Amino acid sequence: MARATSRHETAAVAVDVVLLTIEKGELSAFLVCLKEGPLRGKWAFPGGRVRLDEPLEDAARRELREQTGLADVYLEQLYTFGDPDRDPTSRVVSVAYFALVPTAPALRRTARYAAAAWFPVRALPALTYDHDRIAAMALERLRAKLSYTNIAWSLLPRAFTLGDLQAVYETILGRRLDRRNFRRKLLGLGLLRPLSRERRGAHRPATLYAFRSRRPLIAEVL
Amino acid sequence: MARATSRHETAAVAVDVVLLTIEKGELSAFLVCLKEGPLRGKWAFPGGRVRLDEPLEDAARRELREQTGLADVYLEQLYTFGDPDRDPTSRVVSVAYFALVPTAPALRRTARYAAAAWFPVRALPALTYDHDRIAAMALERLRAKLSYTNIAWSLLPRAFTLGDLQAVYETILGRRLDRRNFRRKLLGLGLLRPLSRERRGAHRPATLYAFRSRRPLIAEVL
DNA sequence: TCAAAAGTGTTGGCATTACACCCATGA
DNA sequence: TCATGGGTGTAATGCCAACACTTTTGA
Repeated sequence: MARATSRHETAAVAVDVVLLTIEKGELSAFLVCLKEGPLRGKWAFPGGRVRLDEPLEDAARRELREQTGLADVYLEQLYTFGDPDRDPTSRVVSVAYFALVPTAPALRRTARYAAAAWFPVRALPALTYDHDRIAAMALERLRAKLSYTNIAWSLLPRAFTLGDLQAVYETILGRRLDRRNFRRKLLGLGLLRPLSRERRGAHRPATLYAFRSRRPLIAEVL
Repeated sequence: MARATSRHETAAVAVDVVLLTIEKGELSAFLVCLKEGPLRGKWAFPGGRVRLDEPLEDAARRELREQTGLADVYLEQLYTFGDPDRDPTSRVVSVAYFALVPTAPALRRTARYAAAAWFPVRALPALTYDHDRIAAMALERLRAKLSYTNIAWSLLPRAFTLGDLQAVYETILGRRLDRRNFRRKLLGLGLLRPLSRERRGAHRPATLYAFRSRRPLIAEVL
């Protein structure tokens, strides 16, 4: 707080964003390759300074928009990292956010970074700063929330099959689930609404579902 | 991160600490009364600027030590609040921590604040800044963690009875628990070690227990 | 006709809940 | 002796995990 009236020099404030999606059956993270400074060429999560009049979450959304073009994402604050030596350049306190989208947006070239790419979280490159810790915490948070909230909704399009939903759970938790139990449980929660359409494809058609609500909810899912 | 090479002006960084304990059967919070500035006379959680070379958690511990003398507390990061107008004086991003102690330390007079006091959380005075939100989040976190971690340990002395432990749960959750079920569950977890001593008092003596480990653990308690 | 995903019920075990009585003590 | 908290067991219920076969489709 600003109760200390004298003007202390304090740390700078930044945000970093862990953007995750499921791509080709793999949970994947969006990384950027630094372009300048002593860490040039290293991979990290995108992030940057918070502007003086900007709320923290706005800063995170702005970073996402600038690097990926995404505007409508699930976003929540993850943790704040502030070790004095986490950034070799200067003291930066970083508020980490974690974001989920149903599909990976196309990569775009931006001025800020040398490159950007999606990596499966099971095979992330070495990360700079303390972004390994951020990555670990994001995964932990996602796995935990998967089982007691409706957060998985953020990883699926508007209409999806129960098979799709189950695949999201299996991918993130890293284990197979029993289809009958899964369907019974999820349908029993009453959070899903069957659509009148079906998905037709290479196999037997599957009924499509949508979420009754896309607001975050607490519900014992598994 | 420090990737933006130009020198942006950014927010200042502070910590605020929600210190909780159970006193006379009431969950209570430690508050200070501001002494200076436009918010003089208002109550808030203690906090202050993070020093330039100081880790965030160290800053929180330092605040606690300065205001209460406490050195050995349970402390965890709660959330980071950074709305541009949360502090009318200047832009301050505050990393909120939440702390638990078994007993309320005696109040001491410090230079920083006009007063300090313990308030039952059911009857907090009006809080300044966005500290109402911080208070709400601290309570939510405590209630949630109570049921899936061993965090209650931090609110009890080294030796305690099962009745004491149950009282902690009942106080924080705000509902009565069945004694037989509670004892069966807790003893079944194997986290407690019966001591050879008993507590003698006004009634039938109760066996004292201690925690096998005082490290944080995840365990489905209730 | 084959491969692959969709869809469907039952059972056993385990955990949780609800519930009532006696005990040991200090006042 | 009384008030107060300590200590104990059982029965009913609900939840979760395990499990196999049939259906529908496009290729």
